[in-house]
Amino acid sequence: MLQVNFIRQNKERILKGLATRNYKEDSSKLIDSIIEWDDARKETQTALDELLAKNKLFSKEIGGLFKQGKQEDANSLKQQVDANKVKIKALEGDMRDLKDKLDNGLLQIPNVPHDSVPAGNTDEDNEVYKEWTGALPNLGDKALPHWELAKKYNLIDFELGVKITGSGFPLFRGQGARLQRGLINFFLDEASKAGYEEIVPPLLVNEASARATGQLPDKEGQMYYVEKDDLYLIPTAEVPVTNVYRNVIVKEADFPIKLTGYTPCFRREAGSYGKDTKGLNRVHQFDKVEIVQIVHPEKSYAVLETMLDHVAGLLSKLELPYRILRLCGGDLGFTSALTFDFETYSAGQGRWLEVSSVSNFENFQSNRLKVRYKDANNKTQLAHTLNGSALALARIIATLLENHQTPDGIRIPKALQHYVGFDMIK
RNA sequence: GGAGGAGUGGCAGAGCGGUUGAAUGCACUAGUCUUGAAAACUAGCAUAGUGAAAGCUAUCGGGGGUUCGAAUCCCUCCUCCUCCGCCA
Repeated sequence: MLQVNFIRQNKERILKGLATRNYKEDSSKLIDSIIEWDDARKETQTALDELLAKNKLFSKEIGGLFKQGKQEDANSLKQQVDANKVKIKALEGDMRDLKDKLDNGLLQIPNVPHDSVPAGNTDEDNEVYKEWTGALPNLGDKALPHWELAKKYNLIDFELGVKITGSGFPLFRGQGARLQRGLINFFLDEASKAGYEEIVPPLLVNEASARATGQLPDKEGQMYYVEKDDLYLIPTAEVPVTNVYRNVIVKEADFPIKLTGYTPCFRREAGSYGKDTKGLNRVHQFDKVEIVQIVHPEKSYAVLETMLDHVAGLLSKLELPYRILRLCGGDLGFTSALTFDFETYSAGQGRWLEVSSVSNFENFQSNRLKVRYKDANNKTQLAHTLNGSALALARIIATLLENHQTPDGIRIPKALQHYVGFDMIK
């Protein structure tokens, strides 16, 4: 969330950002309310502090009076303290109300989009940041979508997934399972080579973690929830991996902090239907390798570029045609300031599929996470956080199967061959 | 799941109702000394709110309570350790 002081000083900028995000209702009032609540909070705080200070002093005096045996003086002071306590109780109640209001208000304001973010409503308005310049694979009429290829070569059994769990939980087998495992290792090795520390995090997280990275309350319905233990199944490794640094003050010299992690991801995808959910296009459980960086605020946009390069390198090694989109305001995630999506061309479906999303959250996420560092003046400052998928498995497998299909089977790109242990799916 | 013990600053560890936001040691930072380093000595060294600042306030695992006053007493939850049970 945004800091109140930032909101105070940048009202116009925020309103402009909300317009870019295609927010219909006027948020001007909300911003004014937030500032009013914060003013009231400060005032109440000051009043409260004064009373507390008074009582503290009185209590010390009472202690002294008792020692001197001046019971009566002590007792009259006690009455004053008691009177103050009533006022304190009331002020404390006011404080709680104001903080609740303030927090709820702040949670409704999304991050301010970066200047380069185009205005727009839906994914149709996203800007093509880097077009694919090579030829798209032309496989003719014989090109099969991945769900048919998966069946033909016995790689994925969607029906068995339904039997065991339900729709959206594919079961990989044989060479399909090997491909899955090989890709995970390939992505992790590439991330390690790029200097990311590998993490194997918990797959269930508590409320505090889900809140800190912004999944709560914005995306509550998206997560599977284990009521009995009050835990959430992670929708992305971003949640546990970024939370490693929740409430941590890092040394400036430790920047950049680079973490990577492979995890399954669980998403309820409530309300999804139609062709988007066919095959591996949209599933409830998929595997993903995530890269996360925590960096100095001045460096975050340069770091974003290096993360784009990293993802682009992976796709090149997998010999997949891709393009990069700059998300428009309407498609931009709540917590993000700037997001680039990678799409690979899906030759069997004749469409582009999103396989990665790389974002700079600036200090929006770190404000909730409380990831900070000390600057040159020894002042505590919020760090910037970024993350990206490198990469999401299910859709990569989909495009890999579709693009590399040949009459003799499915060709495994060279970079991947020693990871999966074969060069052809037959 | 049952029984017992414990949670204090970056770490170790005192304090167990009253100038204690917290002794002491280690670590860390700066200075003195030194050709340089080490050692020694001196000083600094939690987070947050508020304020121009001095300061004031909150925080000794979380929450609640007793009291004029709580790190210290009570309740509750969480976590860790030991033993028993169960179990990859």
